[in-house]
Amino acid sequence: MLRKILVTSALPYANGPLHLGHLVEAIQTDIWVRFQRMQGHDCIYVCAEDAHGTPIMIKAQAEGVTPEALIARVAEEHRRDYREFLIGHDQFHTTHSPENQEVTYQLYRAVRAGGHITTRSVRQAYDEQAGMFLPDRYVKGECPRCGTADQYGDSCESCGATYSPADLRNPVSALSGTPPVWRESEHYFFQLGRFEAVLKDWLKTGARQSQVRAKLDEWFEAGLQDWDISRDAPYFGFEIPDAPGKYFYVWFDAPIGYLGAFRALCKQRGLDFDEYWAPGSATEVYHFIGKDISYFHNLFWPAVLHGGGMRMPTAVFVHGFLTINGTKMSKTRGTFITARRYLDLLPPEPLRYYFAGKLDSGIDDMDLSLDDFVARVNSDLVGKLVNIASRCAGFVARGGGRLAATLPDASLYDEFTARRTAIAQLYEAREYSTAIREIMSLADRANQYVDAHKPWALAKDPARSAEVLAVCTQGINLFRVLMSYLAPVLPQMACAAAKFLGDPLSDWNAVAKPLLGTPLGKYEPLATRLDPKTVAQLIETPAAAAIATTQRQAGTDSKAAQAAVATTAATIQDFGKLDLRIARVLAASFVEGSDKLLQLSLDLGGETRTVFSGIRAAYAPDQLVGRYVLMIANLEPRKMRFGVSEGMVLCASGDGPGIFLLSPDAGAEPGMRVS
RNA sequence: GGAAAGGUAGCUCAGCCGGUUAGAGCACGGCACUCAUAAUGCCGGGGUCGAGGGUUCGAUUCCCUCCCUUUCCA
Repeated sequence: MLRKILVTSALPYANGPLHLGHLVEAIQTDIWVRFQRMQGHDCIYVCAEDAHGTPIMIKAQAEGVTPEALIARVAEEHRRDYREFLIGHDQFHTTHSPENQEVTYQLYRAVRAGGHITTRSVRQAYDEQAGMFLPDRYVKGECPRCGTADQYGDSCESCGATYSPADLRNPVSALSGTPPVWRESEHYFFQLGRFEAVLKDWLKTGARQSQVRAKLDEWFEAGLQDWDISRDAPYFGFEIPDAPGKYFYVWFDAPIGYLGAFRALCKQRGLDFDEYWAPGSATEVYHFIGKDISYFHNLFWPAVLHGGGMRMPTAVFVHGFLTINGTKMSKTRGTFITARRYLDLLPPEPLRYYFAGKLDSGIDDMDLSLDDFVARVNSDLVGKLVNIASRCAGFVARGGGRLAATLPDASLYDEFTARRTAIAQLYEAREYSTAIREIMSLADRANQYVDAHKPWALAKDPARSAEVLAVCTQGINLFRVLMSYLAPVLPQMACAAAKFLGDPLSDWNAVAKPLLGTPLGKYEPLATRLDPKTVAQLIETPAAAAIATTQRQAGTDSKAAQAAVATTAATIQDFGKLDLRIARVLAASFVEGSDKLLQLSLDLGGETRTVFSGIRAAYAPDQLVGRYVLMIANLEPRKMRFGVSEGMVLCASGDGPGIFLLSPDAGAEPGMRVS
């Protein structure tokens, strides 16, 4: 039965580049879409740029460009990154489009006519200098609970307290630095609570992820609150109809961007919008999202659709986050790997394969371990999979370049093709990791087959050339089945293999019939090994790079590496990786529970850092306050029992006792670079 | 602060409802082979299944406490 399916992945926000976290989702979605198409289903994949909101407006101002120019530029970068990762969107649109405005107004008017909108006055921080209301994240101050400085207006990073900007002590606007004033303004609210029953029914439909369901139950229990969907001018977005000076909150028209993008596609292709979105539609609609936006997609979004007279999604597929080498992505650690950085160094398919090998239908986080990445890709893709074709192709070429007319081991071939139903179910259920395991164990079987029949030995006897061809025909056919199974993950390699095989590999069930008697194209390497050195370059902090260089020079033993630092010549580039700065000690104190450390608060010229330094034996805290010191400003932050140390203060020491702080000559100011 | 998921061989991970000697891939050691991008095949070493309690004839698997990691909180 032919299915009509519409699939989306979450809209990337137009204020920054794509990173590998975005790609987890895009790759998960793209594999699913390509798989559905191989099944012969009509599967459309749309996405769009999430282009509205205060952050975009501010960023554009800061860059001295219009928001339109900013989002156009970023969208182009995003488009290019997706394309190079072989993400096959049918449409990549933008929420700042006439189509999206049209659908947004349509839904809003319907929701309002249904009585689901209410208004209420809201007291909010207002920046008089900037002339605008401030979102929570744009108000900073001291945490009302623990007093930590420089916290956002919604929660404290230090103690985890959540509160509103009005609760902050000594609040200031992040835009102008002036204290905000509090003003009342009328806001529009979507009454989510009116949809509780509808949503609960909707969530019972289809197979939902248990963890997601548990979270939703929690939210239901807490009670569904009205959702503030309006923002005051100035705002970059759509003005609310009949409400001058009021704009739709970016999160209102962002999911509607799925519809806007699809409507634009309908215009291009002459598709029927209502066939997909009218209530009771028989088509399937799926959203792939990260778990951070589950609330929006499982509550607000279906409620808006329902209230707006449209159908709700068939299901929302939630995935976890990406960590790098076991920890979360971090700019200071250099593990914030952008799509562009990856693409500048490596081809896309190894990462697609690696992610596929770890993705399942759960919402657990996934780790990209760089060592594992190299090992996995080189072993599976090159050593096992491609090797099958590579080791057979030569014999076929020498035997006339044409596959034999029959398979010597039809039952082995049937075993391979018989797995296609089970593997298809795994793809369908988004259990890619299990699918990949299955496929790779078949690849092992294929290599075992070739090994057992030793075509290279047979080839020594010219009289047995038919046997050689037969064995290799078997091998090539097993390879073809495997490549077909992997085509959703590795579209480019499948395409190259298709050229070699003279068979399109575009139909999931085509492998039911083996490829016999047909000529083979010239064999060219289908994948190359990853170089660990190149992969290591994905992570690039200046400090990490310097350490990596030292370790490479000194061997793997890190102790040896440390000892070798003094004797190994450093290049000027190595030195340039260290960001040495002048800092002034603002405060110093003993650290309870440590007899070596002092906690220092350092002024870096506009920035304050906390550093733990093992100089207690040599310096008393009050000796240090006001002193100028040298620090490494880009040292990887280190979590200690007492807190996070964000740098290192430089001291001299010798074999004997004594630690001696370094200081600049008079005239140096905090923040100055040392070179 | 509230909550969720995870903690199984050096690494990345499988292990359904509790039950005989806990698995795979990679890495490591040995052997074989040489067609293949030093690829492949065979054999092997290696785990007190985060810690401590409890339930049970029996727990990696259930319950409690603690520790660690990641994440979410409209």
